[in-house]
Amino acid sequence: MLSVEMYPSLALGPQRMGDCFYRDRQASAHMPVFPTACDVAAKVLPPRLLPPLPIPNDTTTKTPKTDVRMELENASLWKQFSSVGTEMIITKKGRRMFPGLRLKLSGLNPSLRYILLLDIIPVDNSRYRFQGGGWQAVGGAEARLPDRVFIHPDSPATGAHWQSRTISFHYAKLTNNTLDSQGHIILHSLHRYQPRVHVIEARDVLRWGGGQHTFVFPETQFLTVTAYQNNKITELKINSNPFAKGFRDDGMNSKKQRDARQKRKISVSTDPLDIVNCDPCDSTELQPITTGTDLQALALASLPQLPDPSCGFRPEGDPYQDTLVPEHQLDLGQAFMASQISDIGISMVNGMQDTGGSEVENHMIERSDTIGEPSYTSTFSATNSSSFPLAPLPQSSSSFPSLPVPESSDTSNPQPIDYPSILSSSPTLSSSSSSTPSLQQTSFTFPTPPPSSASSPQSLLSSTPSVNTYHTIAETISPHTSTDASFPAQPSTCQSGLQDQISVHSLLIQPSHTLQGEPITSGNNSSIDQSSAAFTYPNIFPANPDPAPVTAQYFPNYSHPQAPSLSCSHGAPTSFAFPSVPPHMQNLSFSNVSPSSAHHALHLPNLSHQAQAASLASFPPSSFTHPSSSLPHPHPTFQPSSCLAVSSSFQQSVSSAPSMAPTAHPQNLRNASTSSYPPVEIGAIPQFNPSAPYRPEMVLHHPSLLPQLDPSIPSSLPSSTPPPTLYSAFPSYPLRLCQDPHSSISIPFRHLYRQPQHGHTHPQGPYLDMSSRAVF
DNA sequence: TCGTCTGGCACTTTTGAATGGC
DNA sequence: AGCCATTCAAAAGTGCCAGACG
Repeated sequence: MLSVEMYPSLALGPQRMGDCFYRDRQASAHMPVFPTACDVAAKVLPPRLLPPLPIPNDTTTKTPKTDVRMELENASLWKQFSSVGTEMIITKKGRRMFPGLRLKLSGLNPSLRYILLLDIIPVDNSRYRFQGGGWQAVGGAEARLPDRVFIHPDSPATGAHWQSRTISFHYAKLTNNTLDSQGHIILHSLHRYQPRVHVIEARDVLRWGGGQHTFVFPETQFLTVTAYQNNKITELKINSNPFAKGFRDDGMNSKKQRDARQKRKISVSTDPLDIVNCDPCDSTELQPITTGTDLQALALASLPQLPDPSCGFRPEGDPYQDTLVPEHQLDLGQAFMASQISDIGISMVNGMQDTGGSEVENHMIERSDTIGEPSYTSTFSATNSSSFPLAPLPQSSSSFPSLPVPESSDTSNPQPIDYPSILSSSPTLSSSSSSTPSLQQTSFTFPTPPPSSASSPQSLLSSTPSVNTYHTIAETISPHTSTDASFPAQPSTCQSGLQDQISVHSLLIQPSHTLQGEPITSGNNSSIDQSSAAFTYPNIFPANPDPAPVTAQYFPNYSHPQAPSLSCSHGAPTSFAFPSVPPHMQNLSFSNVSPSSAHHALHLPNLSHQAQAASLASFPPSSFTHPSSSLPHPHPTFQPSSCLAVSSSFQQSVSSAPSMAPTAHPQNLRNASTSSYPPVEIGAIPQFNPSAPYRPEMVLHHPSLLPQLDPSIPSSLPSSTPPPTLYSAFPSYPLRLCQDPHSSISIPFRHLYRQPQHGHTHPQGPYLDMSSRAVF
């Protein structure tokens, strides 16, 4: 239904420029190329697209009222892994994530269409090594890899569609192949990453506008590995992932069986004709026999399996003898299978019409998936469960903002968990969005959560340490973010994640839902603690001319030194420099901007960084040894289960900024008004020196640069609310889209993303250049 | 020598085509 | 002819492991 032809007038947004830019940068690894061909091409854009950006003079401009909330359904499973130190295998061909991101969305306009994106960004600029039973940062991170974004196959779909079912990104694959052409997310091994989920209001895939929300779940941070380092993680994976069922204790590929086979193998090598000791389950063991005579091999191959106590094979181990097969294992598998059955193939057309008619059915399936309960009890303690060591603060070589994103629900914990919400600095993001556990249950039954008004929000700040809280950062960031050309090579004193100001507008508490494919204890109350709201990143820069830097709200128990909550002073309304964007874009900045101020512009609130910092702050304290922290002040540990929520509207944050400290610090992520942490001057921290050549990727969101939305279609944004003038792109982590190979989207839609179909081959994957006219 | 990565292996699950019954 | 359920095989997803690589 959707086709390129439908959008002949598509205008290339500024964000895409940045995306295009990355290719060139990637080619040079550490040496960012600037300006890039894309930038040059941007210069030739029709002048009509680049009218002077009006200076926002309305300091009271409100960001779109949005209470979009996202819950991580399988949060409990994620927490189990994170408590140990989540490791994700990456392979050349691509490896799925496990646990996967299973999300529930609410607060969307049912009639509007949205695009859901998943990207994974580095948490820090460190490389890790598993030593002494823990992960330790052992050096600097490698050059940043191509930024790729995984588009949910249902995208675009109506808000009703997204809210009517569990959203899963299990099709997304991770790879360490820098030349991957399959569109997988490229990551470095032995690095720490944080997934993010973006919800973008879009008229269609080529018309993005309105609000954007980015959600980060700190517990979904993970370390990439090519082989599991921590045996506990392996054990968790085997017991949680149905595909690894064979490696369970009762599986045919279990350690015992393998050891027995290995033992027999040795025995066979000694006596190749020892047929008695041959494990009938291991065809490889026939190999030595085949060396004897072909007749022997054929005869053996046709023989029925024989129990052989000496080789570990047991008749009871025969899967066909169901009476001896443990049932709990089956539960897990069934649960996962059910989850896999979940709706994936929603066509765009259906998405338009989908009103969630099958909500009940979907939830039934979802719940069925969660029947299987992992034998592991979540150890994700609220106070000190983080298994990831804190990376040393970025020194100078590179700045990687850290942002977390996870999903999972845990029913293992029968105790109801409150989901306090961070007090929103923005009036539009009041704490009312939080919901009580009872509401969570209700939302579980009905995919579309009831109005949040019924919920009883709990202040995150006031929450007790034991309370699992997730902060939601509402965000209107434009998906078309510019890339940071200088990112890999530029030493940055203003770390992307650290320097950016973070404004936590609200902590949205969401009821948890049972997860698909995730082990869940059961029941209604299980859902309570399973879901978690995500951090949302405000992408709108305040129209408020107040030059005072916005202070990021404190995140409780934030303990990550590198989690840069340092806010760079941003004269949001006044002037911004965009080194990474084409010159004309840079000129779009506002009055009062001087060449010298460009640097400060670089330190303008980087929402992505903010979110990253927030996510880090909320990540459970590391139980692993970690290099000395460079933070000048020790920080109380952040509640492991809590999730930071950052208002999507930067303007909102700005409006509330007056109450905030003038400078931002990782500690300042929490609401300054309630925070017990004194604001820290950025300048006091050498690593966060604003003078660093960090180049922001903030993207101007000028109306002329954005496709016009059909006014006839209701928007989630208040009609009276002017569109955000600025989108705080993810400075160092621009969105880069790639199509899910299993996408259910119609061919024309896929055509927009899949490079093979598009005819543009590129070693870096399915990126569309400007000539493709694709916004992504 | 050590740490890391790769490809193949065995096992399991998922997926879709083929088949048959109503 | 259309729909549904079942069966089956191929594809894909797992962790493990030996060997290769730097």
